[in-house]
Amino acid sequence: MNDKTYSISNLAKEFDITTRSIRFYEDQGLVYPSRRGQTRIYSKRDRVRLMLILRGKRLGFSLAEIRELFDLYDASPTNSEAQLKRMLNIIQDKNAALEQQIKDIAIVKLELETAEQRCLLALESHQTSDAS
Amino acid sequence: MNDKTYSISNLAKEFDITTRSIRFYEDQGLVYPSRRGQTRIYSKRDRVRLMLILRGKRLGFSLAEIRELFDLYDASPTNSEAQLKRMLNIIQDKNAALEQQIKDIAIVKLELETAEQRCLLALESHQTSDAS
DNA sequence: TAATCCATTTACGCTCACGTCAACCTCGTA
DNA sequence: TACGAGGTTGACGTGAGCGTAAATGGATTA
Repeated sequence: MNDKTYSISNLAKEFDITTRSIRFYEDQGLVYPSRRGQTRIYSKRDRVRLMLILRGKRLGFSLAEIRELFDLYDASPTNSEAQLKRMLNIIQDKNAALEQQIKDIAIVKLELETAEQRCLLALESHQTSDAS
Repeated sequence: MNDKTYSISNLAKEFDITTRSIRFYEDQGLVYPSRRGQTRIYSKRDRVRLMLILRGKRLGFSLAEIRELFDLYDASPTNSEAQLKRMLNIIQDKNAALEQQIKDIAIVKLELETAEQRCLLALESHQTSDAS
């Protein structure tokens, strides 16, 4: 029941990206679909990966960073103490970056709001006074 | 009292970027410092612009998008109705993108937390059982 | 006066994240 | 059998965002 699969163009359409992008993500080690012949077969897991990639990108992560997080997640049960500590560092760095982003977003949203108000005011005066 | 100025290397140090970047931002129309001879003189306003640029970049905005927002902000009092509506569209788009980012951040933070927990657990078992 | 420091322009180089052919294969259908 | 719709692998192109000389120009300092 968990054996649902997807073609590359299926996923491309669903996520509104190109097949080129999906193959590129594979080049970068972000997904590894199985094959039937030479045709790529994507599993549910691969689909989830794609969602995660796109989410990471929306947050400004590079593909390399996303890959780092994936590798981290994949290998976590079988790691040395040094590796685990490195992981924790990465995780905490990302977390700090996200905290910073939250602050940044709050500030920019405020700025956008005041800009929006100014726009709306300007539009009002355009409508009341017909002197263009 | 508002006439405090900065050299390009001042600002580069303060924001931990290179002078090359600052000049590049000028090429892209994001700052326009005055000159003494051919030497660039940055005002407080320019400094604020740099802060905004860096904040925008942290949020994943391209320099072109940041410039769009600046232009929008600069020209807003003196605009045609069509321009004002275009502005509102841009503003609302950015706002929507920020809302999406907030959601994304929440999700990713959750994922990071569970990953962190797994790391910490793995580290604990490393310490209690010395069998490496 | 020479050296040093900070600035400038010009310009080519590089990485990232794909876009865009080109040439090919493979399967189902007309 | 021909062909069109999908898939594949190269390989080169592209735009953004700088890095990195190289050559030059004042200012201060020894």
